[in-house]
Amino acid sequence: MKPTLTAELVAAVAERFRALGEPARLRIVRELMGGELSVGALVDRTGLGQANVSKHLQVLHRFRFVTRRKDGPYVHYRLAGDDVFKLCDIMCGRLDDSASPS
Amino acid sequence: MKPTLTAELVAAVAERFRALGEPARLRIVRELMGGELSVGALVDRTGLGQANVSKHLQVLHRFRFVTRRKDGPYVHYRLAGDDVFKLCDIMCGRLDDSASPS
DNA sequence: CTATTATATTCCTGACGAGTAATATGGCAA
DNA sequence: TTGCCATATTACTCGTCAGGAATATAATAG
Repeated sequence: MKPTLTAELVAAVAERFRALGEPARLRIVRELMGGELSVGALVDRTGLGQANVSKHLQVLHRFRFVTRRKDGPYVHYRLAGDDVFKLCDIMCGRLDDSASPS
Repeated sequence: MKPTLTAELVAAVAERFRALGEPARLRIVRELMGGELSVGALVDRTGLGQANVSKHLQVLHRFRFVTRRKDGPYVHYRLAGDDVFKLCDIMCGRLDDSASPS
């Protein structure tokens, strides 16, 4: 039941939680829930800076939360699966339990 | 479908992901998966400092990932529900997909 | 009461990471 | 080729947070 989860694996899991632990990245993820979008479209919709969006997308892509599709000079990103939906659903559900933690 | 998720709610969700985004806190959570433990027991099992463990437990408790039970001078913590299990299961499952992201 | 143990809190330092501006890279048009 | 547009990367500043030492609080024993 405790398959000797090494420190490296724990760190890897923590890294992935932190990847979803930034409001800017969650806003990007949220926009992508409506379907694939280019970097520029994400910049427009989120109001974040272009360099900022690009870097956040690299983080999300490194951990396979999003996939890339190149289309000429454009790069379209989309959610890589439904894991993000499941994770966000659980977290959002937790907001009900005592909405304002002391 | 997009119930105007405010910036505050996005920030609240991000905060909760970050609460699970620290290796030390994940190690504590992992120990608690075997059942309720006191602070001192967690200090022994994790090798973390006492102040450190106590502070991490406050974070986990603030977001209701763990509950407290006082027993004389001892304080026993336990996982507050199965959300943590579900979240960690999903995240651990993601480790398989390309174990070493560039 | 004092002493001891368990836990919590405060203060401080160091490191990581978000944000921005500037620059680099890549693709396409003329 | 040159020029322009979309995206990526670099360099930098600044805020936040983990960690540890010291201290504070709480509960129990004597």
